[in-house]
Amino acid sequence: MATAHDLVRSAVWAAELAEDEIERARRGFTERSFSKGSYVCHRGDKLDYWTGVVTGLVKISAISRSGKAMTFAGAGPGGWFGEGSVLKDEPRKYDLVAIRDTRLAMLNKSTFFWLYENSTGFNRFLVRQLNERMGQFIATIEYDRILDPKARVARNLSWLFNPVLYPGAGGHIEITQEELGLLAGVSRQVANRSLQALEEEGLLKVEHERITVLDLDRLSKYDG
DNA sequence: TCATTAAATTGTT
DNA sequence: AACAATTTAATGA
Repeated sequence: MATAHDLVRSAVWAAELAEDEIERARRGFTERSFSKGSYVCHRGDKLDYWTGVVTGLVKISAISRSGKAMTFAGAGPGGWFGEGSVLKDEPRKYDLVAIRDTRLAMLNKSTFFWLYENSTGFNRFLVRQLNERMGQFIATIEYDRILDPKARVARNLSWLFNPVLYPGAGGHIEITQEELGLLAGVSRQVANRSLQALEEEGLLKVEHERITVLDLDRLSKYDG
């Protein structure tokens, strides 16, 4: 079974770190499990950990001013998040929900800051990650106005294939239509229909418990 | 290796 | 939400 220990070795950000830095990071981790449907953290909570997904799937969402729930990102195995809240020492601005049974590797604040102060490799990773998130956030601004459920499903899917934020995925991802529905904020039925329509348009291929993306570029820009 | 069964996922109404 | 069909995983011959 995969552990936080394994995760650190294979983590993208560890590739540029020196051995002693990796060892230091490893000691700063604790591992926690969350069952399907449970909250990792509510909006407004103080959570002083930088977090990586060992196994499972996490939804990162917030409630817009109009009261609509909207998802900013999904994180699967190999995905990392929370650097913003730890760096700025503020409460979380988003809800974190485990969409399936999930195990998380959580790095304590002091170790995170030690890496931040001492490791250029870690900083290179942070810059890349923040930059990538910025790009996704820009795309999300208009997302609030998009009502077409097909487009919501398409964009949420494309996020999961972001090679920087979600390095675990190659050309395909293991996700059920129910889970994708939870991510996109649509019912399972609608997720099902949307996927079939998107398959018709040649953007992806639907298989059992798995989705293969054929045209990530068009998927990420999909607007109906 | 193959058949049977239970559980999960998907397709449809 | 309910139901049928399909796929997977587990079990044992």
